[in-house]
Amino acid sequence: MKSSLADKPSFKQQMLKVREDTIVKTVNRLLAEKGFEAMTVDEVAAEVGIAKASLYKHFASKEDLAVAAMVRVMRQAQDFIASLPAQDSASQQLRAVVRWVLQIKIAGGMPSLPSQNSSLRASLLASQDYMDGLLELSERLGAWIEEAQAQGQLNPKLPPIAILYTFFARACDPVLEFLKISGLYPDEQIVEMVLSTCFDGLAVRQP
Amino acid sequence: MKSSLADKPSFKQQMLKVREDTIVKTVNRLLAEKGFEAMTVDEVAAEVGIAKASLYKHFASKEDLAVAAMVRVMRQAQDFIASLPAQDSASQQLRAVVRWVLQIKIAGGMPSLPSQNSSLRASLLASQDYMDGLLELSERLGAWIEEAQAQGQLNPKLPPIAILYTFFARACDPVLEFLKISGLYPDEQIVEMVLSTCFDGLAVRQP
DNA sequence: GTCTATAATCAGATAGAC
DNA sequence: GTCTATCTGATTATAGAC
Repeated sequence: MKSSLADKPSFKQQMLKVREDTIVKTVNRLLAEKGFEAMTVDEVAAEVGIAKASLYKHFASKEDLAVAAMVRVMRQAQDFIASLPAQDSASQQLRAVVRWVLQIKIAGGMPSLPSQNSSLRASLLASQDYMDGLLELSERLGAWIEEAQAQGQLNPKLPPIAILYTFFARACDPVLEFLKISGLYPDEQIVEMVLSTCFDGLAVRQP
Repeated sequence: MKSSLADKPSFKQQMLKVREDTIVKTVNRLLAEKGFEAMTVDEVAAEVGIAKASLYKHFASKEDLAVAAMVRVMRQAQDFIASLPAQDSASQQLRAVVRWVLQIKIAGGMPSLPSQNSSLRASLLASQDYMDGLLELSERLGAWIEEAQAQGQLNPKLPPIAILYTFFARACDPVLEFLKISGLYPDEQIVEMVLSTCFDGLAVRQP
């Protein structure tokens, strides 16, 4: 039920929103920790502190829970992008966004979904919010990529879409957790190393 | 039962080996297509053409099936490395190995395992064959990495282990399948693009 | 909307005959 | 070793009272 335009959200609606935020945050954390398949709905309900049946009053399926978590992360990404200083170059903006993704991931805040699960894929594709967010993000980054190529900052021989996908793939880069498990380097250093290999590659660069 | 050293494998043993090869190849394909969680033991049995109970006479668990597939791929990697021309530079060898991994993956021959599943992780760590293969592979590549750094081919500021993990991560790089799904480029070109971003990065290089 | 209790299903693993 | 038939446990989802 939508409130009429003149109303501000009622107390009940605010409580509802807070509860759903709690649920989605919990789902986000569990997805980051164990992935979609290993996360159970019982577990989510237990951690939120409500009965499973109550959970299903808020979200119709396990897939919908995951979709909500993905939409949340995408919103956060858009908020971060909106907070960037507008005077920076396209190349700097892109570097900042990729660094942000790596930081979220190494901090355990990035949901990890199986790229192959078909029911989940269907739910994502069917979600207006998710698809809108993905499209807007792609267009924003895509514009920066082309600008950075035109300015001689990014390799113009690479198709923009390949660069875009390479950025997206940082959200599920296992190198971060491998290095974290090794215990050899602090998180910030791991982020900078992966960021460096992403933009500068593994081969030496002439000074 | 082992045959005595003087014996060559009996006919029965040869049949057994052929059957197990068939099973592992099927598992390998299914793991590449759908991943560990989505692959069912019923499915494996059906595709091999035997009853599920028969499958369990060969492999004690679903995890063991996946381990066998991983060991197989690692053997293939070692065979490929053994076939490389010895006179090439360390840097060239590494590039060849990474290209090989990307080719296997884009051809649908790379098993994809969830990095988080704990029972599977335990099975892998408990497998002598897997751990031996992983160790040997790591040492071989590690030696080349340090050599390539000493020769000024790879960035000496990056820790060798970070470079090693970056190579291993190519085996589950989603960029390949994203670009393949887009239908914009032939497989060989996708492989070369990802190989280029891996070694040369996304940023421009001075000529 | 929240709860307890339960349905329904699916998938890994096994019993036991041959 | 192979089969059919079955067990067992886990998990998604729902019924129905409050």
